[in-house]
Amino acid sequence: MKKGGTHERIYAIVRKIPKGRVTTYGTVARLAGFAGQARLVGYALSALPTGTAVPWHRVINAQGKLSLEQKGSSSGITQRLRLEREGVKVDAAGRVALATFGWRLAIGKP
DNA sequence: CCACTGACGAGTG
DNA sequence: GCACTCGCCAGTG
Repeated sequence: MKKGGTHERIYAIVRKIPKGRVTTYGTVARLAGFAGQARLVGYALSALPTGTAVPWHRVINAQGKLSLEQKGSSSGITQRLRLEREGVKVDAAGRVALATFGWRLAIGKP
């Protein structure tokens, strides 16, 4: 046990995100011990290989939008699909209501 | 070693 | 709401 994998630390937090909920890069960074380094989370997820057991699709930006979709990445479609499949409603502009689905930010109120 | 790029966030105008 | 700037870390050539 050693290995101070910056990325591994982030993956550990992302894996804790419950299904049907989303969180922001900044929150993940904070919980991982990298407060203020939201970018690291993005970089770590970008290095994530395909077929990983990490629910990266549950991580969005502080604006409540899907960064991938905003960028126009083809992977953005996958993220949106997976979220909606878990019960997360995604706006036409690729925006999610953090007030409802935000993990650790607000208790979902159906 | 230097320069550039990249899944962000907060502040400013 | 949008455009621009700065800070921070990792990978590549």
